[in-house]
Amino acid sequence: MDFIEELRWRGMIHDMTPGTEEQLSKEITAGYIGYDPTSDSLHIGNLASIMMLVHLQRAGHKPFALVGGATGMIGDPSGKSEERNLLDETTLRHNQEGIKKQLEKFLDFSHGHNAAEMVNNFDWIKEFSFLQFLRDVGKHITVNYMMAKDSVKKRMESGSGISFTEFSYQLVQGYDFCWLFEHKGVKLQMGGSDQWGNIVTGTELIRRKLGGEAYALTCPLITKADGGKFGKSESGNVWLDPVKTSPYSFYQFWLNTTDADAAEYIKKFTLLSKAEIDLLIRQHQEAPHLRMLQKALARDITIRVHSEEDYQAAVEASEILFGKGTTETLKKLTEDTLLAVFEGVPKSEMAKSEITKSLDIVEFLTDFTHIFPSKGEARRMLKEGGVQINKEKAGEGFSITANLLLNGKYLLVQKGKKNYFLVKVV
RNA sequence: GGGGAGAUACCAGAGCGGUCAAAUGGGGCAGACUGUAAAUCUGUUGGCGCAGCCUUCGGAGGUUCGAAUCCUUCUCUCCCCA
Repeated sequence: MDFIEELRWRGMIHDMTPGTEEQLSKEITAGYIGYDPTSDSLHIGNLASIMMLVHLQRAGHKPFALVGGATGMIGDPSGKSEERNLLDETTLRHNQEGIKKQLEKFLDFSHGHNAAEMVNNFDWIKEFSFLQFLRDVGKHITVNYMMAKDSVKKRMESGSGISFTEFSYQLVQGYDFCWLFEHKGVKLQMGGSDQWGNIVTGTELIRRKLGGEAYALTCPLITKADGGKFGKSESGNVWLDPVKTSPYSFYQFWLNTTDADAAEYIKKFTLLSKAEIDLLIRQHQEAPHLRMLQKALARDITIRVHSEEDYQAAVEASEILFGKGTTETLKKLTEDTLLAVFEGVPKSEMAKSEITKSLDIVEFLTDFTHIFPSKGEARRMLKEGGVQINKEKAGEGFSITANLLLNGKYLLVQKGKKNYFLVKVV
């Protein structure tokens, strides 16, 4: 399999330095991508770059994942309008561990000559003295060169300016590439298109300092058809960590992809072959309501990031929640199934004594379960018909009574179409 | 250092003594339509015991029967000149 060809038909190439393709077809090449340890979990915004490493490894090359322990302490000005907060070392180490575990689901770190490797730039930068850095690295790159970068230019023009620390970021990242080139034989750095400037500083540094030839390859930033930011749901980032984003929500996120985006995402985020994808796209066009594309996309990613069982559970839950599920089917569920189905759904608890007589729905939705932040909002949505209890519309004046309980102790509350809450009454 | 402009709800941005819980647009949320899509249309978007009341227009004071609107002062932002 040809790496560049593979990326090309998947639409994952934005730009690359001349000679990159020749280098990759000439020999087994080591390439790396850096990850920011700002959290102990990666999110789906990192997915495209992870897939680049996966393709690299599948094509027989050697992938390196660099955790930016040192660079993470500085903050990349690319794409950020504001100066970043600095993290301390303990947090960084903790975050790196989490990230490594997640990358292991995608990359083979232990088998063969092209096993993936993880490195942490903190390890080679922490001992570097400031003076030494200035002499060994700073000497090779002019300020003029650094200022010409878009990321820097933008910040210079903006009112808030750029600190010396963030200004130096590209040098530190450039040095990483240089170090990996020298010590690990890494000749390629990849990343999102916003990383182009930083990466090229690295190849430049390698040329001037070591007289070596290194390459850059970037992929286009993932976009959404409606112009919104990719990777955010109403509740924020979509994480790979099942604790931060439940497998159910994760599956739902992909399932809700719009048609226009699905065809693009399936190429970038799955390993399905061109033939398989073309077929899916064709099938989808013939019968769009079946949403073959979204289903295939959600299935593939959920299984890889989580597991087959998590995927099955998510599908099952989705069918009960969005399928023909009625109050009747809900009532038939055993307690175990019920809990399994609502695994990823927010839960709250309240005392049974509160509903022995009957409880006004507004109070139930606010004071007791906090599903709504205010009574005004709860009333408004009740009026609009946006609240359902056990899959039946509830209006103003609806009362919660004990005979509504599923399995004698649960209530399923629905806010709008897609937001579910399970209330346990004990 | 000198001069000027400004700070309004999630954001942008009107209002410039009462009729302002505050125009308009965007965003958010919900409803209809659908395919848990897109587009479209509609409603809604400070709180509450909701035909009424309470807390909001950078902070603190003041004038007034009455202030987002006027005055004083503080903080912060932007622009121009040096």
